[in-house]
Amino acid sequence: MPSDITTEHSRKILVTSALPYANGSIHIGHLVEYIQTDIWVRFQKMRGHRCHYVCADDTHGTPVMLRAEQEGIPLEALIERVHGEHFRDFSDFSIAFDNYHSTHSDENRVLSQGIYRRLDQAGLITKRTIEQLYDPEKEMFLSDRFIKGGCPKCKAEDQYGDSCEVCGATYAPTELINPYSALSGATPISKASEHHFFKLGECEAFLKEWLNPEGDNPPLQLEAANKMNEWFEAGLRDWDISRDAPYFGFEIPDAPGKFLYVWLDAPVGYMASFKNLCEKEGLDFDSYWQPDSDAELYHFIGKDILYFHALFWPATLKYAGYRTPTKICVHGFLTVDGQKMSKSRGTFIMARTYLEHLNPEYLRYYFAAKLSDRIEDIDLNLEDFTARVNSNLVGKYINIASRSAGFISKRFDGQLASTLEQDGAKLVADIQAQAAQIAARFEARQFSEAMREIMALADQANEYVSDKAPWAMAKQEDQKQQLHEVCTAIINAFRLLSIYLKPVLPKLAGEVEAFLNIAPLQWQDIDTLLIGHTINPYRHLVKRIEQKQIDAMVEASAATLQQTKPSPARHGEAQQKKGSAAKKAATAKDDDSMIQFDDFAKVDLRIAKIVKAEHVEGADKLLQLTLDIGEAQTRNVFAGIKSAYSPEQLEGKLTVMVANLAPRKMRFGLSEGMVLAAGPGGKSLWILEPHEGAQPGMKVK
RNA sequence: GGCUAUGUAGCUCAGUUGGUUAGAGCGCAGCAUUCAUAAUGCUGAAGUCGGUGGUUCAAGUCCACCCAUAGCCA
Repeated sequence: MPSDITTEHSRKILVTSALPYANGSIHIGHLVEYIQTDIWVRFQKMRGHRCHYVCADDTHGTPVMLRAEQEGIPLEALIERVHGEHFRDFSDFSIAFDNYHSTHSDENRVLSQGIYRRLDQAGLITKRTIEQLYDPEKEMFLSDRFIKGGCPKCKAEDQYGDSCEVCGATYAPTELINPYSALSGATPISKASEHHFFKLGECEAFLKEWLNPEGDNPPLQLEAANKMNEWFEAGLRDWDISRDAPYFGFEIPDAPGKFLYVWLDAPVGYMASFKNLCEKEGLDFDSYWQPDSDAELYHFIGKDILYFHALFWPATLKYAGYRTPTKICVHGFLTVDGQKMSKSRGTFIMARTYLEHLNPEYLRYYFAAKLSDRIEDIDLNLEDFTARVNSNLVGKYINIASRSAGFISKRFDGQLASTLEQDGAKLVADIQAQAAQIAARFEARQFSEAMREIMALADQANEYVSDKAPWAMAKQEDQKQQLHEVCTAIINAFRLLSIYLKPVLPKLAGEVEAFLNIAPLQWQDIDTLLIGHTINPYRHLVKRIEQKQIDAMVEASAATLQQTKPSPARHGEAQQKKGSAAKKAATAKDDDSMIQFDDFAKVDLRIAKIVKAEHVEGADKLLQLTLDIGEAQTRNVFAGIKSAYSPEQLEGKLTVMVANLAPRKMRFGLSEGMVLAAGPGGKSLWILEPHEGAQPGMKVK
């Protein structure tokens, strides 16, 4: 059965992955998206479509600005360095962008400012003056994340300006108790400023229409569409798209001192990167971006940035006179061994660290084996990873070549037979018959299903080998012709499987092509067979993963992230101008494991008398302590020391407590502090007790 | 707190509109095999389908509540 390539017209496809921020390195969590996109793009290219894959570094915004300041280097130097690092990481994972640009580019400035102008002309920009907190020392407005202070609800200290991590309350930064700037420590003042807003509310009708087009090819997965409906129900509010200087970004036209918010120009970076590619390769930009474009546009993103891509972005494009996305392909996050990536567990694995220990194609295969078209998180289970790669790639797939190639080289001088015996012909035809199905899986981003189906075919090939037992034929001279045909069928099965796997394993596919002595495989090559052709001797193509490699990678990950970041050369001049506050922030960042005296002084340690200790119903590990620390009111603290102490042992004793720890709501009530204890846990746990004479309420210094 | 998802063998996952003894791969056990950098084939053991209650002749599949995990709340 021929694949459906002949019946399908050649499509014009533009694909993007989300732009990584120029403020950090690529880790394996990021790679889920780039690998997913790259597999899809490689599949489309193999099918003969005109597919372009563009991306860029997202460079603007306050965090990048502050980072450059901290490192004491010019902004341009920072973003250029990070751009290089990102690009190398991606390349080494065979992520084949057609263009990897930057949002800090001429193309992006022109496009972003143009879009702003068109939105303004369409009457979708409104201006109004808002009051915002301002850092008088740093001379800049502070976004919520740079303001900290006490939670107005539960009084927990050091909470961010938008919500409390202790009690979950949300509030305005102006409501914080004793607010301070996270940048300088100064007390922020309230200051008025005119802001530009995008009237998103007026786009609701359009967005609903975009979301539910006629016909049945909606731009969003079901779960994402649900989320959109939730937002519609909550009501769409205006979007604040301006920021005041100093800000790293593009100036708003005819508004000196006002800059476009980074989230406005970031998605425009997709267009800018493509524009840059068009200039390099003579492509027609407009034919991709004009409203009636016949090209398809796909954005691959993580679920965290759905809001920007499914609401603002289509609305921005529509009202600026451009086409809207064909599909937003949303994926979930990566967990490692069932948990969030963790620095201390060594599962926060940077792309570079992985590359130093393992073959990137393994991760590509593993992700492919787990990815679907849904928004679910996927788990990298390190044990499963090893087992799966070893069993599927080495034991099943590569082994097919390895167990037949020797006969072809030694007995037939590397030349394949010109016919296939009956069962071999059937095996090969069965594999070919799956082409349309597997292609549909790739197209629909159901990669895990595709891998499952491909491996089932590999199983069939191995059954065939074991059925025919070529090693037995090799012992009988009169079966030479049959041996030749059987091994030729096996090699052909291997070649067909290699075509199916090529989008996932491009590097390995290249080595297979060299081994088989053939031109780069395309999807349509499924319809042909390798007959009477001479192949090269087989040499082993894939090594098994050994547990010690995994261990070494995990160990290295734990070590890397505890190390101090190499301090770049300081520009004394720049540093002096920035004032002492910036310097203080920079020094503190230099080594995470050392704290300054000020940091220590923040901890309010007090002598506490255990007035009462009791069991907590339903809690296996907790004791409820009532502590006297010399204040009018006693403190209620839940301590995880039940395994080592009974209440009677504790009552009346003195100990040390952290008195200013943010109260924490627990299942059994509010815990208002913490007692200090040492030991590994279980029965081996000892609480601290002061020498005689100490009184409740004394400060520990 | 509200919302969106997820919870099926040791591990990773399929289970279509509710319908016969719940499936696959890996792992495990036994047997076979030796072409293959021990890879392969065959056979087998293993699940009260997160929990409780309900609808139904019939529920992993529908409903309610609860528990756990992840994310979103601009």
